[in-house]
Amino acid sequence: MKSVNIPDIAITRLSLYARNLALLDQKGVEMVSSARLADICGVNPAQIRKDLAYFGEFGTRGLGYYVKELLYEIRNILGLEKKWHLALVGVGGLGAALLRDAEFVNHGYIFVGAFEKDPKRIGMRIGDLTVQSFKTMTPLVREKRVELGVIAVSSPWAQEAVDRLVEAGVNGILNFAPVQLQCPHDVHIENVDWGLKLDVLSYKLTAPTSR
Amino acid sequence: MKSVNIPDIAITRLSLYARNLALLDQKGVEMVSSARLADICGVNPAQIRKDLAYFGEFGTRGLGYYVKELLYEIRNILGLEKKWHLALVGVGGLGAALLRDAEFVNHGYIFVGAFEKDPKRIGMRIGDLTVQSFKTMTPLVREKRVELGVIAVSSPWAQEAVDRLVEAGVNGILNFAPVQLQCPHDVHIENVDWGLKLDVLSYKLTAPTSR
DNA sequence: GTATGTGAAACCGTTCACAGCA
DNA sequence: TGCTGTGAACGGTTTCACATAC
Repeated sequence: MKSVNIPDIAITRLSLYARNLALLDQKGVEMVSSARLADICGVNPAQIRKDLAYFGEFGTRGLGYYVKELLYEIRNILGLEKKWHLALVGVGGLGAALLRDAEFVNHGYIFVGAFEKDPKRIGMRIGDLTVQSFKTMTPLVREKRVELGVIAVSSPWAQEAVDRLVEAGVNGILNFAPVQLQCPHDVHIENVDWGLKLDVLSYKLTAPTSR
Repeated sequence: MKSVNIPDIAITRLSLYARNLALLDQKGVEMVSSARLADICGVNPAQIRKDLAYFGEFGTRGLGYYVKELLYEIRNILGLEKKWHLALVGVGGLGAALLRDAEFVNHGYIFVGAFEKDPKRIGMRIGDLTVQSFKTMTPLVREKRVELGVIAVSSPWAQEAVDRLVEAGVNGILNFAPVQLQCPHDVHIENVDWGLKLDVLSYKLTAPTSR
């Protein structure tokens, strides 16, 4: 159960397992084996068991895992048994789409603030939020107890957005801008970068051995 | 120069190098060493040299790489020296945002069609495209020579979108729906899944050893 | 002198295979 | 018997270190 060096990719898979366990639970499935869950998630059964072993023993030999129980345990490991307060920086097309995306709320992530530089957008209402000036962000982020920042500004503004968020005490950032951002060691940035993925597709449809 | 088993992650890094080489080129930089480029990209210098070695020798010992030349070579390797025709499936908030995202066009990806099931959205004009019925997709995808599909529908519809795209001859898909999709072996799917990334952030801000 | 290209070593994550337990 | 939990083997990527070339 004790652990050093749990790879990020294992955490990503735990999130995947949780997602699929929730689906099984919705279907009324009570138990699942690593083999079946692995099949659903597209991974190796031993992989699932190894990933879980980082954190404890959650199964019953000869039987498998109780869906509800394992789901709860994984959600707990991931820190999903709390509501996370998010601030959005950049309310353009993508930002607005993220604000409206219902799947965030369901999973315990709540936008409590949305900030913009463009005066034309300030004051807009999206969902139950009013877009506010980027200049006023710092105190509001503290006041609203924002823990995670979501950056949906264009590349040239992304670093400034990070700096301000960090300044305001945020130390987790989801970045949609296609740039390498700098931050202190205790701040975590996850990049969502579909430009890179498109290029991978381009390569695969181009390369001699397409497979 | 010949090669088996080039890892996906190496391809992703090539895309990253290309992006940063383009920035250097814009700044008028003519030459760059693997050390400097590595610093910019946040990777190890040997990593860059190894990645490039899969495809050839592009540098000059004692000097480094000519920025323009290396950029061209990488773009060529990735298949970016052509225009790719994209079809969007699902013109909700996210889909519309993607259509409007200028960065796609700049890099040689062009949306030539946008498709929807929701009658309320059919007929809308976004940019220079008119949203068309999902039912009419197959012939139009063929006619417009679509090579890549972008899926921005909600999860329950994503598999159907894949099936229709594949049926119409598309074999590269960028998927934004948070589900595992099935497809033939010769079709490539890249997933963009920020739900998983948010959970990684949640974990990192929750786990005992936050670092 | 300087920086690339590359075999070799180190590292890390995945998979196997089986002991342990219900 | 069946499936988990896990040490050990495996495979692949990353990094090192140096010969090579400018």
